[in-house]
Amino acid sequence: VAGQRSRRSNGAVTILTVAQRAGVSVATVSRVMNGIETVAPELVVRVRAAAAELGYRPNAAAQGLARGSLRSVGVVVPNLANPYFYELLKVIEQRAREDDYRMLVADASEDGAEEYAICEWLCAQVDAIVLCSPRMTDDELARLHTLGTHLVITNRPGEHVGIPSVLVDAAEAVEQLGELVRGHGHRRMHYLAGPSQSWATRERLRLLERLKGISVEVVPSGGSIADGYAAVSEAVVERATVIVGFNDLAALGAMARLAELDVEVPEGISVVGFDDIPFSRYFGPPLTSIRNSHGELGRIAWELVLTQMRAERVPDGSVALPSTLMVRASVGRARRSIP
Amino acid sequence: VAGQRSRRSNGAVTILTVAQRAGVSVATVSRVMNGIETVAPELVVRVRAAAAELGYRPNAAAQGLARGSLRSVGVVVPNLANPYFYELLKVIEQRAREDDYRMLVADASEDGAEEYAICEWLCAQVDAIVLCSPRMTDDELARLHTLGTHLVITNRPGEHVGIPSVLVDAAEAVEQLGELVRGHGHRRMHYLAGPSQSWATRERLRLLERLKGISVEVVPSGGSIADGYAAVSEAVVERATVIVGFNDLAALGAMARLAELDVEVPEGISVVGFDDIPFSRYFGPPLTSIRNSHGELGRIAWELVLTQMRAERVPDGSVALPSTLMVRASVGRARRSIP
DNA sequence: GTGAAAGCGCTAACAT
DNA sequence: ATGTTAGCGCTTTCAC
Repeated sequence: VAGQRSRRSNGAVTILTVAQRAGVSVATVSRVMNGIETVAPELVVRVRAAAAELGYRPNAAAQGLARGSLRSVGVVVPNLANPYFYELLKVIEQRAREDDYRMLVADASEDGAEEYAICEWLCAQVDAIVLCSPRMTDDELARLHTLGTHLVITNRPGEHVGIPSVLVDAAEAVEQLGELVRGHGHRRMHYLAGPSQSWATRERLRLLERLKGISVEVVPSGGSIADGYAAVSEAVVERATVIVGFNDLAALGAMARLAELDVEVPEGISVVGFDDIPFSRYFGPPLTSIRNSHGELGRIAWELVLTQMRAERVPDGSVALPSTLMVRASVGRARRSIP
Repeated sequence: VAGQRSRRSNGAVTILTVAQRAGVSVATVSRVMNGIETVAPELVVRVRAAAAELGYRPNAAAQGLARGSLRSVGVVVPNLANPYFYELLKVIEQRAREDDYRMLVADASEDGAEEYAICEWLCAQVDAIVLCSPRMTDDELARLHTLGTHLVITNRPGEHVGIPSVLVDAAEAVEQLGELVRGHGHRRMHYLAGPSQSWATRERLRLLERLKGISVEVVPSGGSIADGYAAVSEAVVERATVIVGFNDLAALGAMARLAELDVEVPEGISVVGFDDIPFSRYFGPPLTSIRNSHGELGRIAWELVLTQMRAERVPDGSVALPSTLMVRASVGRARRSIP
């Protein structure tokens, strides 16, 4: 078997090089590299030695083509600059790598249409896509589903479009929050609404509105510190007794703004967030927040990916993770009487 | 040209399917898909139509094998859970995607050896690797370099091992910081040192130690909020007049701890950070910090990657980005006399 | 247990 | 301008 020159062939070490060096066929090298047992121990040793000497690394594209899979997951997030997703990404990457998958990350810039376009681009090159808090429409979600890639959604239900999802059930924690603030004499909440396409912002509002004896006023805001900061207008300061941020970032921004306006928290106004990001407990005052484990979210998302790829079937329904109310100093007794 | 069945062939739409549907050869389809001009306009239309009807998406593995490149960059970070890297990741991903490259992300868990292992694994599947604040040794860096992958380093010099790098030159900003704190009557700094393998932690210490008329005491700490929080012992509170965190996270943690100990900032102790992450200006009090643009870092990193891949040569030396001292309320007059 | 060889889907040289 | 075809490096069937 003579080595053949070709136009593109650079000096790369291929499976053939290894085979020649070890004095075996490429098939044997392939078997050894893939841990197939039916190879004579002596040959295994020879092949391993040859591969090591030559510094052989299998070519991912060639493997991908031959095997029909590049062994990779795409993870699409609305905004990479949002700390919200870090733990999720971290866990998915770790788990994926343990299973010998690579993680491709893409940032959709909070834009549903771009998000869809990215997924369409991605789905030909990965085995599955994890859609984190997708902003695209249900229609687009469904359309994506027909493209055939394995899909998993986080932070948004997907049953109705046939996509497995993992999300957080904040119902109980919100109930507790209701009791807490009611007990402190609050009768009204100001909710800093997040990105409009976000399912979580609507879901959280829905839960808050279910609270007996408490009315909710919606203040358009967003999911960043700057958004929370900007949302706290004088009108809000005038009327609010509790401000509930769409997420911790918004709540923290609101607190920063309140400090600037010399409104004390919680003496003047109480503040609450969602997510309980690590920052929140270090703030002054520490933020009361509804915690949910993004690590757990990531773990389950990867499991759903695996199940789907292995079983060739879609795991049913959505997984709901519990959340807990973390009570901290940012909530206190209502200062004013109810108008 | 009859479609041929094979063992693995699933119902996938390949370039051949498109060619048959459009009544042309695969070469023509390939030309159209790759935007090669020498195709008759009419055929272009037919091919595009056929591809659209069939929902054809080129197979990334096959393209990668045929072209000799999967068009992807690996980005390796010490810890994905650290907000520090997100703007960097965001920019690299955006730029890379514009140039039709995918971004693979891997997390080295602050472990130099694992970092090296990841890079070795990665380098067979990507065109280049961006090493963010690498923790591995210079030896490992050099060894990696011999593996032949294109490499770019951020936040650590690489000239001496032949790897282009982009880093932040904080010298001037630190000088300004020296003047600022000296002007406030401080004569000593407590430096919360970051991860020991981090180049930045040593570099920042070096710059601080050059300051005339100011002595530096090193307090082992780390790069997270919790690290900064934990580093502020009673002994530190006793002696310190200014605390300089390795980064903003550590500084913020220190401030949180000080608040808990009823030490006012800056009246009791002044606090300074590095990086100026978005959070810092919203803290109470807003943190004085040395800003450097991670977006810019990412932009240059990607440029270095491109230069290297296009020119088949290593761009020379390291690029140093300027940084600015952002003076905020966390720094004030020294409370105590100098012992 | 081992090897020869047929693809995997695409690109690009070469021929027309 | 378009088609034919030889690879790219690997996996896997099939025959020995």
